[in-house]
Amino acid sequence: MKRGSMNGQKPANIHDVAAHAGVSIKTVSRVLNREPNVTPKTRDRVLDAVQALSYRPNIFARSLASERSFIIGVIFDNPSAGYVAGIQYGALAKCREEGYHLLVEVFSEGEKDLGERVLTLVRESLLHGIIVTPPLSDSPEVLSALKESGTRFVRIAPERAMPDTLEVRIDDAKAAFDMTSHLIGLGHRRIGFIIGHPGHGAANQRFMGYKAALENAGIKLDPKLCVQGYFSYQSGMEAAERLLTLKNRPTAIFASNDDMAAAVLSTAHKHGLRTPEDLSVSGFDDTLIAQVVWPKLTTCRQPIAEMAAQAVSMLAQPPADKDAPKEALLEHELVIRESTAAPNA
Amino acid sequence: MKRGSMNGQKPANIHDVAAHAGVSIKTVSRVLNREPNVTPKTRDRVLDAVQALSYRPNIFARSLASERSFIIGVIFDNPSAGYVAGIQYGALAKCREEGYHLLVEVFSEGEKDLGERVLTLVRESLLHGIIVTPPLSDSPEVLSALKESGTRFVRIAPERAMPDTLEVRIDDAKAAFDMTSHLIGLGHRRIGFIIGHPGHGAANQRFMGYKAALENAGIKLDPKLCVQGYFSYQSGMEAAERLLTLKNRPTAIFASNDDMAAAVLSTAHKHGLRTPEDLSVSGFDDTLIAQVVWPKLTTCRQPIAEMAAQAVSMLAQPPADKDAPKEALLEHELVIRESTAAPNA
DNA sequence: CCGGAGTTTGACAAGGCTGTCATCAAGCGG
DNA sequence: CCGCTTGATGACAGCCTTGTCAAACTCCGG
Repeated sequence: MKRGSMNGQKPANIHDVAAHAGVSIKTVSRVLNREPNVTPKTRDRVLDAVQALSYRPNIFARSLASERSFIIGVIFDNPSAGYVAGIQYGALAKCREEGYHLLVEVFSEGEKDLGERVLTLVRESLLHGIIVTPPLSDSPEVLSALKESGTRFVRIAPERAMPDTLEVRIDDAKAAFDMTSHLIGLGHRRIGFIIGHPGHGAANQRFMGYKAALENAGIKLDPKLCVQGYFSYQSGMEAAERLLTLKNRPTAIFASNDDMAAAVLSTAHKHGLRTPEDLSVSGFDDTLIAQVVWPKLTTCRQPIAEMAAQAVSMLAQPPADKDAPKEALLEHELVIRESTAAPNA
Repeated sequence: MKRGSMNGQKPANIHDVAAHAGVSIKTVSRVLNREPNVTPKTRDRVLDAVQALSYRPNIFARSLASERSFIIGVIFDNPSAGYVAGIQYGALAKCREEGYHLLVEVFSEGEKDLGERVLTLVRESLLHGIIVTPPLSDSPEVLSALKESGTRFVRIAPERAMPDTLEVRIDDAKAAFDMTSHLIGLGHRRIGFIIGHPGHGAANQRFMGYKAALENAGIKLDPKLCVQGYFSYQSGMEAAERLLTLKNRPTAIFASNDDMAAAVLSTAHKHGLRTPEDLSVSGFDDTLIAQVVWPKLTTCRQPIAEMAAQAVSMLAQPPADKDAPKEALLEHELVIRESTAAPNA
C-alpha cells in the first residue's frame, strides 16, 4: 500500500500517471514540459492519464529538481501606494498566462538589514525573478543585494539607468512636458508644480519635463511656484497650502501624482476656490483616486498594469542574448477631465 | 569537486554547514527547526557555521521533504478593490513574523473552471493555507473546491457561517446599526441607504443593521430610500442619482462602502447640494478614499489589516483541537469626520 | 560496577520531479 | 542485408531537506 492508483486521499504523483499511461515517468515529464520527441499517440495517452487522475505536478519537487522556480516576486516599499493595485493586476494576468505565481513582499526603504533580507529571500531560491517597484527600484541596498545574488530582476520606473539591468518605464519627462504644455495651451502662465518624493526616480524626470515645457513656451521659471512634496496626500496638502497663500498665486497647479493633486483640490475648496474656474489642477498616474474626486482629475495615464505585465514577460523569457533589449519604454497618455480649464480672465 | 566548502557560486547547503560545524546534517536540521535535544554547545557550533556560510535552507527541499509549505495564499476577486491594500498590509506583516511568504492569486467570481483552478492551485501543494476575501468568501464553487482539497482556509468577512471553517469578521450589522443611529442622533429622519453588492456577505448584514436602527428609533422604513448598489463608484453614482431626484429627497445618505459614498458626494456636488449642510453622507470601511475626498467622509473603520493578520495567525497555528475557536470577531469603530452634520432646519 | 531510562547524535531512506545517458526501434544509403 | 543516423523511450541518479529509527552516550539507583 505504498502508492498507486489506490484512489485514497493523496494526490496522484508522476509515478501514478506513468503507471496509468503505461509509460515511464520520464515520458510523463516530457509531455508535461512540452519537450520534443514524443509521439502524438504517447502524448495523448499521458494526457489522458493526467486528466483521469487529476494530476498536478508538485511545484516544490519540480523546482527542486530543475533548479528553477515558478514564482515571481514583487517587492514594494509601501503596499498602500496607489500603483500597487495596478501592478498586481497586470503582473497577475501575465503570470497566469505564463504559468507563474506571484509572491508579494514588502521592504521599507529605511529598515535595517534591508540588503540582508533581500538576500535571504533569494537564497531560499524561492524566486524565479523579482519585480522591483519605486522607490525600491533606485535603492542602492536592494539593488546591490540583487546584483550580488544573481537573481534576475526588472526595475519598474527607475530613475537612474543601470547597465545590464532590465527596466520598464515611460518617458516621465516627456509626459510632464505634455501635461505642462496642455496647461500652457489653456492659457495659464503661472503654473505651480509640486515635486514628487526625492527618492522616487520619476519625480525628478517629471520636474525636468515641467521646466522644459515652460522654457519651450518662453515662460520664465518662478522658483516660488515649485514646492517639494512627497507623493503623499498629506504632503500635497502642505504644498498646496504654500502655493495658494502666495501673494501672486498660480492659476494652475500640476502635482506630480494624483494623491497630491487630490490634496490640492481639497485645499483649494477650503480656500473657497472653485476648480477649475479659479484654479486648474492636474495630477499624474491616473490611479483610482483621479476619477473619484470631484471634479475628476486631469492626469497622465501611466499604463502601470501593462508595465507590470511587460516586466513579467521579460522575466519569463530566457535570459536572452547580450544584446537583447534591456529596456521597455511604454506610452503614456494625457487624460483630460474636468479639473483643468482656461484661467479666469 | 562535487560539493563542499568550495566557495564557488552555489549557495551553501545543509551538508556544507554540517561539514563546517563537524556534525551530521540531521543535527543542523534540528537546530534550524528548533527541535529539542540539542546541546547548547552543538547548537552554537551549527549557528556559527550557518552564519559563516550565509546558509539559508532551500525552501523547496524543505517543503518537499516535510510536506508542508511556507507560503500562504490570498485570493481576491478584484485586486483593485479598496480593501486589498489593507489586507495585504496586515497579512504581510504577520507572515513575516511567522516566517511565511504571501502569494497572491486572482479568481473572478464568474469565470469558468473556477473550482478547477482553485484545485489546481492547491494540488500543486503550493500553499500552507488560503485567505479568502469577499466576495469569494461566499462563493460556493471556491468553497467546495477548498473543502474538497483539504487545504485549510480562512474566510474574511463572510456572509453565511459554515461549520468547521475558520472565519474573521466584524459585526457588520452592529456597525451599520451604530452608523445609522449616529445619523438619527444628528436629527435625520429621512436617511437613504445604498445597499452593497448582493454577492458580498457584509452587504446584507449592513442593510439589516440599518433597518434595525430605524426600527429602534421608531422610524418607518421607506423602501424608496433603499436602493441597490454594487460597491463600485459607478453604481454609487447611479444610486445617488436616484435618491437625490426623489420628490422628497433624504437629508442623509448612508452608503454601504466608501467608494459609493464618494460617488454620492460627487453626485451631490453636481446637483448643487452642499455637504454636509444640505446632505449628510456616510460611508463604510475607512479606506484611503474616505480621507481623500472633500469633505472627508464619516465612515466606519473596519480593522482590515488586523483581520488579515488574524487570518494568518489562525493558519500559522497547528490545526488545533476540535473545540478551538473557529471564528474571530474584531471591533469596528465609528469615524466621524466632516461629511455628516445635523440637517438644515 | 551493572542495568535501565533518558538524552543526544547520526545513517539512511523518503519526498516528486528533472537531467543524463543508455537503449531500442525505425529509416536509409549502399 | 549491413552499418549508421535519428527518433523515441526508459533506468537511474541527484536536487536538498525532513522523518524514522537505531546507536552511542550520560546519569542514576542499587
